Amino acid sequence: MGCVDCPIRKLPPFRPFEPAELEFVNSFKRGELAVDRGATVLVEGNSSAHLYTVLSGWAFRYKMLEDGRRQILNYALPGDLIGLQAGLMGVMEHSIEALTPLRLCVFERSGMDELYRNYPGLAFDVTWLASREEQLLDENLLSIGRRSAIERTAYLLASLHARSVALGTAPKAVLPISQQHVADTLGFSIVHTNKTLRKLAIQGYIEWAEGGCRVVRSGALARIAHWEQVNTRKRPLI
Amino acid sequence: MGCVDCPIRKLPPFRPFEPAELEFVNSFKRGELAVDRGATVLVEGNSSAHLYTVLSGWAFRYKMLEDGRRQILNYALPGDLIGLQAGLMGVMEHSIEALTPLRLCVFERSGMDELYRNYPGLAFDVTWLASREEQLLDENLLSIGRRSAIERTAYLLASLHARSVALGTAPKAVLPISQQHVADTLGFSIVHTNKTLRKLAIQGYIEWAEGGCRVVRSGALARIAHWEQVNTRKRPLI
DNA sequence: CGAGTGATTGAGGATGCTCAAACCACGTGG
DNA sequence: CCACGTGGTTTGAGCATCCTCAATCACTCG
Repeated sequence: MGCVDCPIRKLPPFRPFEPAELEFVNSFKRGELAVDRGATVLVEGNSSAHLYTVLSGWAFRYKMLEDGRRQILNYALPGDLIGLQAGLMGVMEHSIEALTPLRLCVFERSGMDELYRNYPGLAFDVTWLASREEQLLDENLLSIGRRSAIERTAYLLASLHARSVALGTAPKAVLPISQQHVADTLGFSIVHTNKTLRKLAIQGYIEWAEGGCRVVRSGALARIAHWEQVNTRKRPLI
Repeated sequence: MGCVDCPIRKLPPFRPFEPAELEFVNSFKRGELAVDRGATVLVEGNSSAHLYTVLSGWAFRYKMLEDGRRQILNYALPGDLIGLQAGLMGVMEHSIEALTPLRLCVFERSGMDELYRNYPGLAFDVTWLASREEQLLDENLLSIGRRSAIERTAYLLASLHARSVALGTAPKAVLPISQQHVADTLGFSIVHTNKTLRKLAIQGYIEWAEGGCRVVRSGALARIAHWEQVNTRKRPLI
């Protein structure tokens, strides 16, 4: 399928592209890739000849300590660019795993040169996306460093819910994460994560549903976390 | 002073620039700015017409919760670019404060357009720097989320020491941070931070010296943290 | 000298961890 | 059909880590 009629390009969070830009992005595209739930897309330490944009499904970026402790760094949803680090620096310093069945749009790393040479607008967009990722990481860091267990959990669920809804997903759709993922994102043990989630569920903020979390009162969660949504302006989609 | 004879450009971590690039960066430069220790360079929520490169001194980026809890996100050392978020998105989502007297190189935000249009190599470098910042944040997140108090503290001190030494600073130079900064970086209370630092000091890994921390055995600290230095390749300096 | 900043220490309590055991839904093979 | 294994959730108990409160100390500055 061509980029011109890529379905996610029409979703609300993305800004429209110039025909010339679209045409180049299309030529830059090498194909599509389907990844199974639970499969690893990119591995820390490896170098990759490709970058990807998520077309559908969820994934997560993580790092591990040698003894197996795992920290989830962030989640990738449709429209998010992954593998940029490998694209720029050659080596990945984190791994990426599919949380659901994934469809990825594959780009050749070598195309970046031409992109920067001939499409300054797109080059700017790549930087913009990197900067947005940094912003999300800043928020996560604030959360893990300084929020209490309840606040931290509320923040994670509210922000994932917001990102999901922004893409046009139904507000009551289930976030495709297990409690183990929540634990590894927030830096808690699985037991304590469960107890915290139960509190939120008992008070009616969330429901733990078929293999995931349904957010029932996202505004209340955001208030618990002292968090307010930011930066809802249109963003580029490479 | 012109960029051509900028002293930090000759330091080991930075890659050499083409004369044409150097000339443009020089024309892009709007002046220098001196900031006092403890002064705020950029404030969350504000928009700024400028980007900065640190010429000398240390600063830190942080976010705060409304009730005053503070999380330090990262440190900026000579050669680091700050204010890129404001430069790209218009608004800063974090604040920056000077840890020592700072000298900054000031760039006009509006110059970014021309940079991307006419200097694809530099544009690539800006993205590269954003990506490097993301990498540092990933490491911090892993640390705060999954390392124990001793490991976490060891990681912070070893990595700051490594960044400092890479710039040509004497290995026994003092890191210009207070225990409050360490606490706000690692997500600990000041009391527990003190107790952890004392353990490291008693075992001879560090000394707490005139207003800062002297790292005595950086290799041992890195081993405690299960951390290994990465990515020592030359980097760009805008 | 008195005030302010940052480091240090002890005590007691809150938060989050590990260990251990169930439980549930699901799919597999006998 | 049912026994069994698996992955994920749930709960209790006891312990380790980390927090808050409170006080003290060393040092600098006006």
